[in-house]
Amino acid sequence: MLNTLARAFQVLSLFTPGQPLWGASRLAVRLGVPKSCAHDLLRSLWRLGLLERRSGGQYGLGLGLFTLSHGVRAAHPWLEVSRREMALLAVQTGEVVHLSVLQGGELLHLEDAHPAGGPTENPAEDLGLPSPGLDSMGIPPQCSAMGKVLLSGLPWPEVQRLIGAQGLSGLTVNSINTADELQTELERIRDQGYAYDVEEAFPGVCCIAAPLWMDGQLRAAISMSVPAERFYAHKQERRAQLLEAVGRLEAGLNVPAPQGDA
Amino acid sequence: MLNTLARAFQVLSLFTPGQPLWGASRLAVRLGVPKSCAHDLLRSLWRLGLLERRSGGQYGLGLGLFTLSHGVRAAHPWLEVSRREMALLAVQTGEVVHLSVLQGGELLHLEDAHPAGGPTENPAEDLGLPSPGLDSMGIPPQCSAMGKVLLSGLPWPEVQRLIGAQGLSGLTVNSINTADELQTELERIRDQGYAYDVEEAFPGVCCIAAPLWMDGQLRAAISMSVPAERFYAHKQERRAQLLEAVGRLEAGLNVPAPQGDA
DNA sequence: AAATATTGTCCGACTATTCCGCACAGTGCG
DNA sequence: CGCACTGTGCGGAATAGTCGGACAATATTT
Repeated sequence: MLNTLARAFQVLSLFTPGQPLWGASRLAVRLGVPKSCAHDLLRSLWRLGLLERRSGGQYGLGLGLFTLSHGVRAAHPWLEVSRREMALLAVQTGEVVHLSVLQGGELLHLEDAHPAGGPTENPAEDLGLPSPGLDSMGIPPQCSAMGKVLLSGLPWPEVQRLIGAQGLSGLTVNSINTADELQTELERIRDQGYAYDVEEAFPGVCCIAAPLWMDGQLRAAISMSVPAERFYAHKQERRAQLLEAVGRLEAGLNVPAPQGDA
Repeated sequence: MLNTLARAFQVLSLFTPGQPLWGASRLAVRLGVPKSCAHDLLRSLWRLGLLERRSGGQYGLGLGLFTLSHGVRAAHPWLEVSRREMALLAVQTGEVVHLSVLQGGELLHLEDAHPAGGPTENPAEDLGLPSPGLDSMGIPPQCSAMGKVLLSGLPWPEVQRLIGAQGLSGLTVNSINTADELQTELERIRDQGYAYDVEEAFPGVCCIAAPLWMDGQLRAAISMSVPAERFYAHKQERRAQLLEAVGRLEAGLNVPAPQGDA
């Protein structure tokens, strides 16, 4: 394992909306390395175009990452298709829609769609979410509808290994706290093809999530975040809308050649 | 300069739409390093989530990059605003719209908007562009309207340094080939606030580009790619539409607080 | 189907790389 | 005006990464 790479990746991950600027000194104490070592990291990332220099020797995220990120989009065309279907669903229902995958036992947030479609107003605040800017990192998979759907695609021993490593630490009183509960829940989700999150991660926030099957594999999940009161009133309707959208999406994705006419 | 980082970045850049899978052997000969060294690189990038393993020990770009790329979007909110204005412009005119910045003397492509809005049909092929997938890397800045606009924001000595390093190698008979020509052209662009590319990069393709000023600095450029015949017929109209859109965009960007009412 | 020529993967020793301590320079603050 | 805090650059020392080889698994050929 290349140590420098891991360090550099960690550095880039530190640039969050809440902490968008980093200098050598702060980075050094955060990483627990000498000041000049942190400086080397920053300087190298800057010369690669991944960071840019702001005034006063502070560094912020640069645009260079987009070169790579465009490559990722090209390698995963289904993301673009999903994004459009998600936008439609968000507008149709007026709810926030997310798409995530499971990576190394962690939820990795990839796309989102907002009903108004504007990042000017912050829809996350309406729901009272704590970290509006970045991904839903840190939320245990078993506490979200999204995570439960994704876990349901894994064999149970694998799930055990994951929760064994991180433990089952519930966020609210509704969270799942025992392995048995989780196993039952995952089986039910596998059978019915969707999952609920009834204020299990955040009070007042409910979610409905459905798996996205591609090439016979559960590779991603799409969820709708619904404020509790609206959830209890329109549960079935929202679920039907979500499942219909995901169905359309899967139909479009698993047909490889849409260009051939009749 | 951290060598490992540069190497890893180079590796990631090799994953293009034309060559989306890499194995240890091919990577080794491409990089000129031993096989096992290339393997280490691939494996480390995989464990970071930046690559994912396909069947047969082949590696492809992974989703992990999106974690970082979302951070970049959050650090540069103007990208999101630009994207929307570009989408409007693309639909209004029926042309392909691009946004780029200059990074280390190279054109760095950031956003694009297509009139139909679909990646299913490939708009680049309609224009006969050679590299449909990725960015416009490799095109010398002085051969594109975009590049000329961005160069016009630099002091002339700086431009000289850049073309001195890379030389003036024209792509078509219309390309600018001498430094004097370029200097005159850049001054004109600076004055009039837009640039044309009359089949200077690719035969049959013309562009109109305008600078995007932020905080008193020329930081990006937006261009419209127009097929030659349509360009010659609707030059002024397209230019006006582009400039109007950019004007709206700048107005929206340089007003920091649009939420305050009267 | 057998054999071959690829490939991906792993291990251990060397050496060049990066890490680290220190000293310098620039800036904001008391 | 001085201080304390930043970012920055240099050289020595040790760790990290490179390198060559051997093994295993797959694909290709005969």
